[in-house]
Amino acid sequence: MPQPDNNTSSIKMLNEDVYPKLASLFKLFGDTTRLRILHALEQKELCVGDLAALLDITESAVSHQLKALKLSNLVKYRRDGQSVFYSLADDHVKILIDIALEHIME
Amino acid sequence: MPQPDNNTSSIKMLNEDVYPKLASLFKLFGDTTRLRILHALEQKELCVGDLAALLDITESAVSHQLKALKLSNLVKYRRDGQSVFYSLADDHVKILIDIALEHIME
DNA sequence: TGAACATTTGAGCAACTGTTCAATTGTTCA
DNA sequence: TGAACAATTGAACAGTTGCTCAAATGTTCA
Repeated sequence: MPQPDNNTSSIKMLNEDVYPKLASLFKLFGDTTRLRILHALEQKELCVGDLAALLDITESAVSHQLKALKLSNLVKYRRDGQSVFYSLADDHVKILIDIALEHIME
Repeated sequence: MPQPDNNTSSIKMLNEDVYPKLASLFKLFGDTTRLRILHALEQKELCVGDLAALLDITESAVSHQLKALKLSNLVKYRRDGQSVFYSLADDHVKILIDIALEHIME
């Protein structure tokens, strides 16, 4: 006769190296400053100085955060003269923020 | 004649109290343990002991994390005898994880 | 080239986070 | 009621994070 299943035997987990990658990605959205940067970049390509002025934080702080966002391919950039213009790398950012907004609005 | 616009005047930010709420929500997804819990609960209602055994962590650690997930309405629960069974509160969790998976798979 | 502007970088530090451990609370059943 | 099982709680600690400050790097233009 079949052994009684324990309650978790049917659960399929992802490969264990996927969770840290997911967590690193979500961590980037888990900070007010980075969210404000991303939300601004949803609307318009902006340079470091623009973002610093708009969000009222230092250019250094902006640059540090953009570096993190860049490393995870959430933003892309192009240099134009002295300025470096940043924009969203793809539309996943907007989608993620929109879904999260839906959740908190309930 | 119209003043030359600065580069950020057209940007519409959300109410400033929304970003901390969004950040708090995303922070919950920014941890490997919580992601594994959420991913398991996507598939099946589970109690604390099930999760602890499945993920090979202490029941205390599971309980601490479930408390955080509960406070943000990501999971719901029902007591059945000695056990407390947890499940996802809505489908936003699955959607968010799926979009994030899409991003890291690129 | 040199001055001015824009951005990046690295070190240091205060604040926050996730875990462990021990104690407590809740539930069942003999 | 009391023993056993399940879950929760709070304090404490190590590790991480985001900012500031100062210095360095890039770029333009006179």
